[in-house]
Order: sequence, then C-alpha cells, then structure tokens
Amino acid sequence: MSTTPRERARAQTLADITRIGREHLAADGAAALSLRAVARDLGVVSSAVYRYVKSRDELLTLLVVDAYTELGDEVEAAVAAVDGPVEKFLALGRTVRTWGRRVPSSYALLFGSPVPGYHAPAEQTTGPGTRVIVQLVRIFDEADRSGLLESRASSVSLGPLHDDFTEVRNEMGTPLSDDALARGVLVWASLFGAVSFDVFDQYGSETFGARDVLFEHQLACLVELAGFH
Amino acid sequence: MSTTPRERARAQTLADITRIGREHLAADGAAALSLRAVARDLGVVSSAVYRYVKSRDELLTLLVVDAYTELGDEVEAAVAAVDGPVEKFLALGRTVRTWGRRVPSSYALLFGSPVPGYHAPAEQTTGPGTRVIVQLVRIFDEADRSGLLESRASSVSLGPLHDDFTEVRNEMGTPLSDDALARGVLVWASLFGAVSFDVFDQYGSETFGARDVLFEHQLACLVELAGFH
DNA sequence: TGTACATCAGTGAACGCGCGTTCACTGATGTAC
DNA sequence: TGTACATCAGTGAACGCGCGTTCACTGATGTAC
Repeated sequence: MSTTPRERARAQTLADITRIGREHLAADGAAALSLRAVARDLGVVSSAVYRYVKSRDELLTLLVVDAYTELGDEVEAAVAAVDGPVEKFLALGRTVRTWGRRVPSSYALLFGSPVPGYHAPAEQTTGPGTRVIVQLVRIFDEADRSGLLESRASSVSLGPLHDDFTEVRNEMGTPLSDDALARGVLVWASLFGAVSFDVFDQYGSETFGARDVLFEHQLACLVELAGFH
Repeated sequence: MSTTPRERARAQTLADITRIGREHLAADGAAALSLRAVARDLGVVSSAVYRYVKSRDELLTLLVVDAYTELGDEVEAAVAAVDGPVEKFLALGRTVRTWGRRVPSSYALLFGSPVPGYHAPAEQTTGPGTRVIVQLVRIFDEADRSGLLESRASSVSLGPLHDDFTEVRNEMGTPLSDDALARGVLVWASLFGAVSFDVFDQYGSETFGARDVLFEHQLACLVELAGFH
C-alpha cells in the first residue's frame, strides 16, 4: 500500500480530470463533453490527457462511476442513520431527490436520456449502479421480516416473470415474493419518476411553489403503495 | 385557404426537414442535431435550410412540437376509443409506453435530460405539451363525477400547495380536490417513471424478459394508487 | 553513494473532420399592369 | 396576352470555431547495480 510520489501525482491528476469533467458535464451536458476542453482547464496540452484516459468514452465511464458512487454513498449513509423501513425509505427518497437537485447533470447522466453512441461498460458500472436498488430491496426485506409488509395480490398475474424474479432473489439474497418484488420495482420507478419530473422541471417552472411539500406527499403515497405499515 | 404551388412546395420541404430531423434525432440524439447534416440529407446546400428555419434551436423546437403532437394525437385517440376511467387510464398508459418504445429518441427529447443550452419556447410548446396531462385530469374528473374516485387523505398536509392547485383547477377547468390532484400528479410522474425505466433500459437489459407483463402489473397498481374503483 | 538505464508525464504539430451562420449571387416562379 | 418587375429558393464561398486521436519528441523522475 506504499504509494510513490509518482502514483500520488497520478491519482491526483486523475481526480482533477474527473472533477473538471463533472464541471463540463454541468455546463454543457454529456454529449458535449470534450477531452480537449478538459485538457485546457487542466492546463495541459490535449494529447496529455491520453496518458490518463484512453478515450472520450472512458472519461464518460469515469463520470458515470463517480456519480453512482457519490449517490450510493449518500443514500447508504442516510438509510443507515435512521431506523425502521418507513423512515429508511423516506431517507432514501429524500437523498435521491436532494442529490439530483444538487447535481442535475450527473443525475441526467445516470437517469436521463442515454448518451448517443455511448454504452456504459457493465463490468465497471454495474456494481456502483445497483447500490440504491440494493438498499431499497433491503428495506423491503426488513419490512417483510418485521411483518410490516402488507401482502397484496395484483390483478395481473406475474407468472411469466417468476424466473426473472428468482434470479433477482439470488442476486440480491432476498426471499421476497414475486408480488413484493414487483411492487418494489414500481416504487423504485415511481420514485425516480417523481424525482425526474422535479429535476427536469416537467411540471412547468411555475406550477408548484412548494416542491418540497409536494415531494413529501409523494413519498407518503409511495410508502402506502409499497405496502409498509 | 387556396394554396399556391409555392406554398405547397414550401410546406412539403418543411415537412421533409422535420422528418429528416427526426431521423437524425434517432441516430445521434438531440445534442448532435445539426442543420448541415439535415441539409445534406435534404440534398441541398447548408445555407438553404435557413430559408425554412431561423436557427438550429428553431429546428429543435419544430421537433419538440412534432413529438408532442404525435404523442397527443395517439393518446387522445386511444382514450376516446374506450369507456370508463379505468379503461381510459390503461389506454393512456399503454399508448405512452408504446409510443416511447417506438420512437425512443423523441421520447427522450420530451421526457429525458434537458438539451443543454436549449430552452423550449413556451408559446409554441405549452399547448401540445399539456395534452397528455389534460387527458389524465379528465379521466380523474370522470371518475370523480361517477363516484368512482376513492377519497383518501394523505398524512402530509397539502396546505402550502392549495393556491397552486386552485390555479391548476382554473387552467384545466376541473373541480377536483387538492388531494385528488396531488394523487393525479404522482400517478402521472409514476407512469412516466415506469415508461422511462423501460425505454431507457434502467432495469438492466436482461433482468426482465416479459416487460409487457411487468408494465401491465404496474398499470394495475397505478389504478389502485389513483384510487379508481 | 554514484552512475547507467528505464519509465513516464507532458509537448507540439499534424491528420481529417464537422459545425452554425452570413452574404452577395443567380435564376426560376409568380404578379401587376 | 405580353411585358416589367418583385419575390423567393437555392448556390457557393467564406468566417472562425471546435473536435478526437496519433506520433515522434524532450526532459524529469525513479530504479538497479
């Protein structure tokens, strides 16, 4: 673990590149992200960046991982800080929204339109990319174990999805029923729908003044939808 | 209403530009949309496009309006074709999803990340942009009038939003309560959250095989969340 | 401890490319008398 | 019906700009003997 000065300098430069990349992401969006512009801000000739990053796509991957990691850290911390499934769910939801509003361009990179021509390499992004949903599953799990998860059958048969859900149970190490998992998926999608509408300003900029209140109400409804009590 | 040949030719060219623009949107995304590329495909020198469109942003606006119009047309037709709030809601949801999956790039333009540096001019996009939510409000309205809308109070007070909701009631010409409207907003956001996850492939490409079944289940849950019965 | 060599960060020029927008122009189509 | 003029679509050149990526290079920092 002894780091040489060179290694430290290298790590520092890579961190600088990521930071500058994030700034450009915020200013111009992912599609306009440019290695040359990053090099300029780094105070270095454009070809020098290739010592650190193989291509523009690799820089994007760096930013994707960075964003997932930041969000994952914050969500895990917030969830760990409170007790009980309902409180943990509220903490998760609030953290996602707060993070999204603080760094909308990173939020857009992860949850908005796909970047044309770019595909995140699964090996690097899957881990950090699943931290939020892992937390959500754990919350459902805890609610279930404590007998706080209402069981409700849907009018639509989930039979065709049973094998897929079994796969999910194995990957996530949870014994939740198909029905509970399906509800979890909807709660997950709904939460991000509500946050996206807020972050991307789909309501119209002047429709709702008290966005915080609206979101709290939505979270309360989602708790119901989840079936916690 | 008599159209001269020149006017007809002009309208045709403008339609061609829109069509080609859509193709480029699909291929490269909104941020990479280029007047020069459209001109090339139109078989015309780049400056010629400026006879039809004042700038790149105006072309984007054209595409936004075009997309909203197509979606609005399809949703209205689907909703009109069936009876009762539940059926109408299901038709609305299915149509949004089907449209989104058919033209994901147009879906992304309207409901994905904002295009950096571009702001849709309200005068042109507000009308077509509200057609889906207008339909949704009407469905809630009809359910309410038929006594099919369960009234449920939320644990979060909507007081701070009362004036905003009154504004919405005036604009949309509906007598729905704050609570019903708030639930409508959440259903709206949740629906688009579910569709976005599907269209943008947030589930992971191989997690769910039977996406149709999953979505039908989600719609059924949203009917519950809406409070229809 | 000193020297020879290897590693590596960063340079600068070049490749070939695409972009939005302006402007003076040509030539065909339409219109007024 | 014919002529003079106005309108308008499309041309081609130019402006100034930015991009990703490669490559041979310099010079400083590290390492092995």
